[in-house]
Amino acid sequence: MIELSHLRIISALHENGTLTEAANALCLSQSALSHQIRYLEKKLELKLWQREGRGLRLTQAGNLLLQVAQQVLPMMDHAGSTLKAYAAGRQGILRIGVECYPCYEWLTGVIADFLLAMPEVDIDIAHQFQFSGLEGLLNHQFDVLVTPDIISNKTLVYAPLFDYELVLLASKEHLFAGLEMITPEMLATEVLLTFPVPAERLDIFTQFLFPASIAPAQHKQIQSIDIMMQMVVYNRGVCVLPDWLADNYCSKLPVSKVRLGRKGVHKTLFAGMHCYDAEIPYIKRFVRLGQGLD
Amino acid sequence: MIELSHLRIISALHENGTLTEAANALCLSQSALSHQIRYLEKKLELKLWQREGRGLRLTQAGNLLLQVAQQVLPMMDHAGSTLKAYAAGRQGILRIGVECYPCYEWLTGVIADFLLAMPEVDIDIAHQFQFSGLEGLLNHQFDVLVTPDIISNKTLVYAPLFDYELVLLASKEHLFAGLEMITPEMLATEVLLTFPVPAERLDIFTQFLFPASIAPAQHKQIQSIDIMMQMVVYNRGVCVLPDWLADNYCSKLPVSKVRLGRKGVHKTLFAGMHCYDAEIPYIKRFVRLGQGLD
DNA sequence: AATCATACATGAGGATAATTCATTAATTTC
DNA sequence: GAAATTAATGAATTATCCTCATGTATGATT
Repeated sequence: MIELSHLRIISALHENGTLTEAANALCLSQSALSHQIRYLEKKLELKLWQREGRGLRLTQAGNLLLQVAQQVLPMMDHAGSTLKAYAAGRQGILRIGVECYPCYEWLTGVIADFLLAMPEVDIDIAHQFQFSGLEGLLNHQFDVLVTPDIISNKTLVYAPLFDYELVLLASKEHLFAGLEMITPEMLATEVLLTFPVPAERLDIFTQFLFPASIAPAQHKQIQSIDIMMQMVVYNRGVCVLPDWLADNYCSKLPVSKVRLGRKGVHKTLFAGMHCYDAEIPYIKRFVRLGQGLD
Repeated sequence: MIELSHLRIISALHENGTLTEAANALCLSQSALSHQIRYLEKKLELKLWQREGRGLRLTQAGNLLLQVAQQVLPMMDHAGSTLKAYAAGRQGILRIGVECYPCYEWLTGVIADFLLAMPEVDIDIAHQFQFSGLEGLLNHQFDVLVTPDIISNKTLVYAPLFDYELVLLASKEHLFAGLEMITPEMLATEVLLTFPVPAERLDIFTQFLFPASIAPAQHKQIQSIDIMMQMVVYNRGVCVLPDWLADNYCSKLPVSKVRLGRKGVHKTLFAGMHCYDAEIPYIKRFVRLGQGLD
């Protein structure tokens, strides 16, 4: 019944004083406005304006409509410009899910770059999921899943972010310290510290120990990486971390890193996303930043 | 750009789940909605929703628009129903201007009836004007002017409300008490109490004393009618009031009323209004109530 | 797998509504 | 009283929206 065009006319008429000027402001003919207000008054069975000499004056009802116009039109304008910003990919919320500690640790570095590069896009990180990270992605709990595991799905695409190597960290006191590499067998007598995640989701098991059918002497699950590192320092066990994270600790604490097997265990971190999201500017940008480009 | 129809579609889609049902709810074909959406997405260069199997899911941008819809649509609905009430003459504000004390006193009685008769119309009374009451009416500071003076103007109409007689009030001790009438000459030795208004606007002068070229011995202006009455009671002067108001005091205080001249001074109270307002239901009703009808 | 049902997308054509143009009417200004 | 300004009106045009018929994709059923 009442349309935005009517509100625009009322508002323009109020600001410009005369129908003719209001018509100019709206890039329409005076006739068009005259027809429109006539139509509206007829529909509402209500005088909105009173002819006053050769001008128009709002009635009570017209004033009420003017007030509505002054509330609604700015809201619509604001929405319009916000959506324009969306279209340009400048504004939005990039919701990222991370599944593993290394992913999270790595993310914190990339996010800073991203926030700098895209000042109008906010970031939200989810690291605890109702179900799995994959399901979170499929349910649109977040837009991008950072994960080392590709589970193929025709609606999803994965972009490789970067490669890293998993290495063992042991105390400098430990007899592993200084070795070129260790074999799975050498872990059979060790205490292995990991995050509290099932062994099937830990690469040290799936990529290294399980293939050799070997289990560590003991498997202790630790929540915090800092406590885990303290335990490594005091020789209460060994742990496995991405090389770049291990390097970080090696320079600060008396711990050494050792390659897992002759060739080492190599991983790749991927950004998983819905295929229709892959072309959204800020998501593309995030992936490129994650790949070390830009 | 973004029209109410788009907001209605987004809102209906959110409430009904599928395009087809939303189309039913809006009494449109599914095709119409599909076209509208397509048009909007093309204009905004932005996906508002994503096909998900055989359903639709709102994107971030779509969600933003949904929020706007949920704010704006209720406002429009409310405005629409308020205007409908206006059209039925049920709702509004009747702004009344009064120029003289008797008018104001009389109004208070009528207003109670009006508020009872028209529960959805509010009343606002203005009794102090920037300029004259007439100008206030012409400037639309109020809708109806209650006045005893008709000043003709082609844009205004006047409806007679009721007739009254101006009478003199004097203390029961006063020698006027009990007289049939007084002549202008008899006031030449009296103290006349009036409201603080120029003599030209007081009927006792214009209708009674000026024609006889007589002035009272003294003219004292008093703000409050209660104090004025006290002064009359203690014989410090006489005053002139409408008969119905005088009767009111005669029954409570030791004062008497006396006719002014042989035939008395008769007045009529009028409701002045813009001619195009005269047909507004609640204004008509006010006039009829003022005339003692209904 | 093949079939059926459901839901959205699309193109063409027709109905509807909005806009303009040309003109008239009313009012103010000089 | 003439000129200028402003709104109203009617007819013709234009743009827009809607429906119908049909196509395409997906999911359920057998």
